[in-house]
Amino acid sequence: MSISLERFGDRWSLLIIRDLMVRGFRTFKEFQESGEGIATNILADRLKKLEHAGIITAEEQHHDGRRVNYRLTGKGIDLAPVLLELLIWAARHEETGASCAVIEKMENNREEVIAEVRRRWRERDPTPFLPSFANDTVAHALRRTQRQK
Amino acid sequence: MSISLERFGDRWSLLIIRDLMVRGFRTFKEFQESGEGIATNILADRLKKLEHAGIITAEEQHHDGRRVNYRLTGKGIDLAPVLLELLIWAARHEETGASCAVIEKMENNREEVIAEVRRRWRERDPTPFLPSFANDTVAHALRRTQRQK
DNA sequence: TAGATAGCTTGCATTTTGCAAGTGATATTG
DNA sequence: CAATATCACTTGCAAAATGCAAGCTATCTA
Repeated sequence: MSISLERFGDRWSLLIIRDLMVRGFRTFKEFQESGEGIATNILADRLKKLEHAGIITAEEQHHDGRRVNYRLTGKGIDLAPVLLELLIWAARHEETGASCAVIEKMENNREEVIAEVRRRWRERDPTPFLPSFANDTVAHALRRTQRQK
Repeated sequence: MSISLERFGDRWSLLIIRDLMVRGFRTFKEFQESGEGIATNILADRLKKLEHAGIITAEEQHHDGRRVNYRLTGKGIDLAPVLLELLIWAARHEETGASCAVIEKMENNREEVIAEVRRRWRERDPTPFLPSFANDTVAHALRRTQRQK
């Protein structure tokens, strides 16, 4: 487990992973402007390290040579359960602005939530699962998930 | 979730929490000598911050005024699912020395494993659940868990 | 009462981070 | 097709965090 912390035991790496996983981020610019306030040199460094660790990939967009598309690998998407548990913990014990009802739903539907996250990843569905971690949107995403069941 | 990372988004905090949770650590000295190589000033700082965040408590031992007993709070023990998922992820994707069979058992018995961790915490059972994250010991702990079911 | 022990502090060098500005390669616009 | 804009980074430097060794204080033990 201590090896995990060498991979993303800092303030930013897990946020990057989360944004790739549930907010639909793909590009350097999106991270830069996400409002989380990561400095560009640190962002570049973390992306490089995560890529090196096999958690994300970086590939050029063919129709725009400037753009680089970042994407989670299988190893990266496998962190979904960790992030979900972290989200549940934070919602229960810290002020997060997430509604209790929503979190309760998430807790009772872990498998489905994770399956949906994986599905979107597999199909390269860029729709943010949790656009900004705002309450209503979470509820929305969750309703979709449950309908599909 | 980003608030979680303010709490333990560094190389050491989660290791401290893990050692309290599954290795039976109680005292400053145990952390200091655990071989993980945390500097004493950093250790003191992290213990203070975790206490301030309500994740651990520090209380004097009454029969030895030098000793301080650190212990997870309810909020702290609620991180068990996060740590378990992290452990599973690390075992699957990084070289951890944990045997596949053991991890598979853990994956298939999440609830029981967590229940056992909680039980030990509640009853202040100091037996390390995973003495050194060595394979056989994990297997052992797990067999106990399953027998109790 | 003289160590020994536990839990920290302190001082200082090294490393990591944050901030602002700049660079180079593409893409778009006039 | 030249000027400008955009994107993904670098670079330089100041500030903060970390690591290391030593020391300090309050117990406890022989």
